[in-house]
Amino acid sequence: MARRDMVRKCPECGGINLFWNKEKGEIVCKDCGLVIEDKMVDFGQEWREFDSDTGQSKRRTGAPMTYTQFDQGLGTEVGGKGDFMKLGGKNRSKFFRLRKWQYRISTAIERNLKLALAELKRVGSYLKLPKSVEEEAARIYTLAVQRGLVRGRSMESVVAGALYAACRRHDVPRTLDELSEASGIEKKEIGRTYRFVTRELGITILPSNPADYIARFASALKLSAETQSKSIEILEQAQKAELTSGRGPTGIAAAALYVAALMHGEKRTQREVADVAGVTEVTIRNRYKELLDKLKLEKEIKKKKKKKK
DNA sequence: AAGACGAAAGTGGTTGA
DNA sequence: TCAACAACTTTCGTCTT
Repeated sequence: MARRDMVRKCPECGGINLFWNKEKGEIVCKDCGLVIEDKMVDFGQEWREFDSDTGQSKRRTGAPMTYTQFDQGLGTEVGGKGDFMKLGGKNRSKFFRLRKWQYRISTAIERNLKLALAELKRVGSYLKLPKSVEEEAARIYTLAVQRGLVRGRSMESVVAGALYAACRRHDVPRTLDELSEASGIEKKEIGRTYRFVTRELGITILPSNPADYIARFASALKLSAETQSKSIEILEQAQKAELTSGRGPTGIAAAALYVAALMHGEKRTQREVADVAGVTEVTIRNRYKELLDKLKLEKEIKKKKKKKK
């Protein structure tokens, strides 16, 4: 699979002015603002196939992943070679029993990790996440397993939590709703395990920036590039006016987008915006009102309205 | 008839005693 | 551990286009 196989023209406007944002796994058309999702997602590739004869697929992610080394740092060796010779008969059988246990545990962990990583990849593909995020999530999950944080939680929910955390760290935030839809785990549960895992692992995550959502939402709403940049502008002003702290970033992003759309005569209903952003109309209204109040944007909107552009 | 607006009550999470 | 609290949701009635 090579990059050259990818779309070169924007399917929306036919423009060739495509910009590949590697980090976010997005391709953005500079002409119409459409976000073309990364087409590089591959479905159902087993992790274990790396050492097989399929040389091409091996190169897909570069060198074999370190996270496929399932028991790294895990499983204390029970006795070295020959140690057991020094033991008496009773202890010797105990030794063998322990070793058997260790074996069982490590293969269980290995099996679990294989399953988990497959699940991780499935959800990651579904959400069209870039490789770097999947890797990060795999790292987080592996750490979580090593710390025994999965105990008492379903594997799937921890995977979802790890993915959510990885997305945030890479500034490609997905909403809990999206994770929930992709993984089939309840929103609450994902949030809980996400908080638990990040706290236990000491992973610091900055509050996500509303601007990171704009491209995706705008694309879903088929809004122009101008509207997008306008909404980013609005967001910047909003941050200066301290309207953003403590509020849900998706709500703010949605409101900024809604306002920007109005200003460019690309009106979308509050409901439409609310749906793609995963918030309610009420939240948009509240943010929207705050934006109008504090940023004095009324004039511009009224102007557009009268012009009926 | 649909969308926008706002009030009121409820939910789940955070914080501080 | 509990209560106060802020943000957000749900629901519903009213106004506007």
